[in-house]
Amino acid sequence: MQPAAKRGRPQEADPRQIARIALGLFERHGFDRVTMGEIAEAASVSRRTLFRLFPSKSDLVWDGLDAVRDVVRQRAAALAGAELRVAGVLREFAEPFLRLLDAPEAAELARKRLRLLAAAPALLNHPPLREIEALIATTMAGRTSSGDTPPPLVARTLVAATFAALMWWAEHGEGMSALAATRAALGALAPTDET
Amino acid sequence: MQPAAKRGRPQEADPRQIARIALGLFERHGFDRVTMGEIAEAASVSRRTLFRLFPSKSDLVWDGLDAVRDVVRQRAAALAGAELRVAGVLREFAEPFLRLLDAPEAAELARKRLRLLAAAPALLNHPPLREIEALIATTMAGRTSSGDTPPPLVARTLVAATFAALMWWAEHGEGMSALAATRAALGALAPTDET
DNA sequence: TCAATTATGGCATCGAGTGCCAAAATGCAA
DNA sequence: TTGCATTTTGGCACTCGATGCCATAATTGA
Repeated sequence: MQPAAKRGRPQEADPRQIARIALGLFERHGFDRVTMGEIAEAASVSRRTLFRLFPSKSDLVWDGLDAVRDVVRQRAAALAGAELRVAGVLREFAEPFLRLLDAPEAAELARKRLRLLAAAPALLNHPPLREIEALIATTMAGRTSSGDTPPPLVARTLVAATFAALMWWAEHGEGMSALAATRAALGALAPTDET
Repeated sequence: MQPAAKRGRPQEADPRQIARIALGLFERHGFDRVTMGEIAEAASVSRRTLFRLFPSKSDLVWDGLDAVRDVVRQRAAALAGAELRVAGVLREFAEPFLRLLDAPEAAELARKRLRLLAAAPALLNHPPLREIEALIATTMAGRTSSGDTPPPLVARTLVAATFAALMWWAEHGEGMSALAATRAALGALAPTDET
């Protein structure tokens, strides 16, 4: 497959570069105190182009999540017929992602992003994140192995709890791994029946 | 204690009334499609006054959460010396609140609000909610009964998971009670150790 | 050279949220 | 009654995120 000679005007702006610049500014001055205009200027693009590449300020932080979502899509397709309990879903979806976070090269960048999330929780309102939820729910929907608890309910709660744990980890979990923090937090939630 | 003859100009605007009107508009047309200007006009106050009474659009939905926060404060103070596990925290804080939701009179209003939350997740970025988290964390902080899992981590995850479950319940949990949905969801999360 | 295509940037506009300030409506003191 | 302090109200202007429209630039293909 050749480079496939694109038709119109070639793209001059580099989205990854822009996102890196923005993340740097966010870290230095705080998410709220950096305006889209400043980012545009720092990245040498027009404000309008910046908004075309990143439809919302949040997208600058979530850059790369689309790739994660695609991995989740593939996994969901591959697991279409498998027998899974909730623990299995966590293992199949979340844990590989978490292990990725714990990789030495990626950990620092992940921490940066998650710290930003913790500081500006509005960032959680993000469509791709919702799609990941939906994919997990769909994967669980076929089977009743999780008892009579509706799979979409579990999926939604699972994603929310996982991200909450991750955000805490990014801010305060210096000593532990992302995976350990998440497992510990989820494990502690179960309401042992003492009425 | 007499009505205590207030000093300045008496307040003309009725916050509760305004919140009711706003909630009605949100339900009919959707949270995003109702502007603060429209709410102000419908409630016969100026836009500026509306923003003074409800500093953000979200506050119109969360109206009344301050009361819940105060109850949580009292409970936290009362439990200052008690021995509690996570299950106990859920019981002491969340369940009374959930039972309140399941009361026939309140259930419909609660559903309305939670449905709005689900439709506009940005609403979760709300300081009183964060304070409730902090109170639960503080209450748990003194004791090591929850193992070596840091209490703030559990508190944060617990609140996030509870609200996620509640929002699902508001949208799709027609048949069940809020309490049952939350208990089921949290119970399903525990990663049973099969690596 | 000309048309189709795609990226860019400028401009206007909307809506949330904030700061500033003048006017209105009260209680209280002189 | 007059004047003062106090509190609410509302108008105005402004910032910032986000969107729509349109002209222009840069490329490929005919």
